[in-house]
Amino acid sequence: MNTTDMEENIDISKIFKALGDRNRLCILRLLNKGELCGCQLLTELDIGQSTLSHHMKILGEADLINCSKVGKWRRYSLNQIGWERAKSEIMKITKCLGDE
Amino acid sequence: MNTTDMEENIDISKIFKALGDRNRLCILRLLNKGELCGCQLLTELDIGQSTLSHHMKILGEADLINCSKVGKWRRYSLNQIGWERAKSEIMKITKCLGDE
DNA sequence: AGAACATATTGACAAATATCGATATGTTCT
DNA sequence: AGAACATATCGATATTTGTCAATATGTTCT
Repeated sequence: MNTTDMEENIDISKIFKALGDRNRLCILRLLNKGELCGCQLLTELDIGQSTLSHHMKILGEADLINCSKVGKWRRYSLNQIGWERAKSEIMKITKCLGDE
Repeated sequence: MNTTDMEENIDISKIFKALGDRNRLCILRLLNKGELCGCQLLTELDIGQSTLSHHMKILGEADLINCSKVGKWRRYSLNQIGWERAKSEIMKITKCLGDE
């Protein structure tokens, strides 16, 4: 099983779990405006550096963010994969609701 | 502040938290096919009755399901409100992603 | 090499969560 | 009234989660 297949298998509940935290939602809203590194995110949030790192790991494992190394920084950005899966799951479950 | 206003104020992370559990997602998928009462849900899930009741409470507080009393049963169904809020939040955050 | 900075990891801890069994509440039927 | 059933609540418990401080790793600059 290759990496792509593994990513497909991430449990959908893991994605929603990642979305179910105020600070992480805040991080995602900030990243929506553009790429940011951890130290920039830290100035906007009221959490410690190790806590931020922990949240970024959870968001990354849910495929909600990308991370690229640039010098001593890590640049974080939104990653479409997790969002598409979250959206499609919501659409699937609510398909009947919208049909009235 | 009236009941409707209160419902508006439910934190969005509460909705995603409610979605972030395998059993609850399973319940929601079952309800997608149509209204069901607790005892019917119980036959499809591998959890006890009190646990189910707990999950239904969480889903209800997130406005993801409706509940109507019919005799000794409670009929559960999907409720559009929470889903719309979840969808719109996801859309908001991913708006830039889809623009390429 | 060493200072300064960005980020990750570790260990600890309190709070939240999922679960269960037992019990309570409420409904229907006899 | 009492039996049978559906659901909710309570109390206990194990697991997960969010957070921090301390430390480790890795990068850049002097």
